[in-house]
Amino acid sequence: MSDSRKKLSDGDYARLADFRFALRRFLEFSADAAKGEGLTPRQHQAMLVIRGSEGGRASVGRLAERLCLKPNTTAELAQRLEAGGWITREPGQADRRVVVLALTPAAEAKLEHLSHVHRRELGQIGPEIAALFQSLAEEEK
Amino acid sequence: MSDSRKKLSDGDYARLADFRFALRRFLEFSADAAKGEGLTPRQHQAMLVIRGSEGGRASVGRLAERLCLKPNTTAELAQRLEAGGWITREPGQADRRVVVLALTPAAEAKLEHLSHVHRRELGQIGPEIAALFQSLAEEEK
DNA sequence: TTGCAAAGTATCGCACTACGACCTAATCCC
DNA sequence: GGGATTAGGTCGTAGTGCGATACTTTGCAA
Repeated sequence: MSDSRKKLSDGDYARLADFRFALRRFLEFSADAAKGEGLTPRQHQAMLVIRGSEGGRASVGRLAERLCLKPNTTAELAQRLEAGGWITREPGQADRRVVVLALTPAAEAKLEHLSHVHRRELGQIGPEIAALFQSLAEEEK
Repeated sequence: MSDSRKKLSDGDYARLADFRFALRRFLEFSADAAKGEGLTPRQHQAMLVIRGSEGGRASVGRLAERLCLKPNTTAELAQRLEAGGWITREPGQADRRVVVLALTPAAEAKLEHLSHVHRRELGQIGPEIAALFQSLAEEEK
């Protein structure tokens, strides 16, 4: 077990750095895939959040939470998605302050393709990154 | 095994979305930790790359590769790090086109603290994220 | 050795995005 | 009903990453 107060070794730093590099490459892959479909990475992530939410719908607030963004940033993101024809925005029927977002058919199709591509990539590199996460987690015991 | 041509289910999207959310939270944690030390997330990542490289030194080019950034972007990042007193920049002795980056003692100290914090966090959430990576990887078989 | 292409960084201008500060409208709740 | 709260939205700004371009050093071949 490693002691948190002990000095970290060169190898410790190298492992941490390798881990971040692996993560970064996955995120780069994801960003490139999104751009290849004419989406910004954030737009793709937003679409996944919406599609993955209850009933395939999400409020701006939920989107903000799940994207780790501030509400105002998310509102603008939602507007750009609507302008691009990727989502619809309608006021909630129960609470009319809320704006409910849902994917258009075009977005559904793009997201499905992107999701397949991502799952394929995860099938390739997932185990490697999982192992890195696991081993770094175990060092800290 | 799942067929790549088969339609993805609501659950598939929910799992993918949860996975990205977990990843995002880790990155948020990391970014907040860096900001708490007066560093931008990129600056912290750059410091880790440098420290984790051979001899605790890295060229601008290597830094760019490992950060998934373009060389010009990285050059500017390096300048900001130098201006902040976090790294030294000196021409390589073998090849004088190269600029070799190394951490200052102040940066070493900050990075050590941040690395401990990160390892502690990875000890908490690492297994969870590792499991998400692993299970998504296994779906695609 | 000279000449020229390639490699490694750096400079400049620009676009995008995330945020803080502020605002509006709807809802809550006493 | 009316103030506090909540959900979103607007506007201006700062930071950062990139493309285009330039400069210096190196490698290489004639």
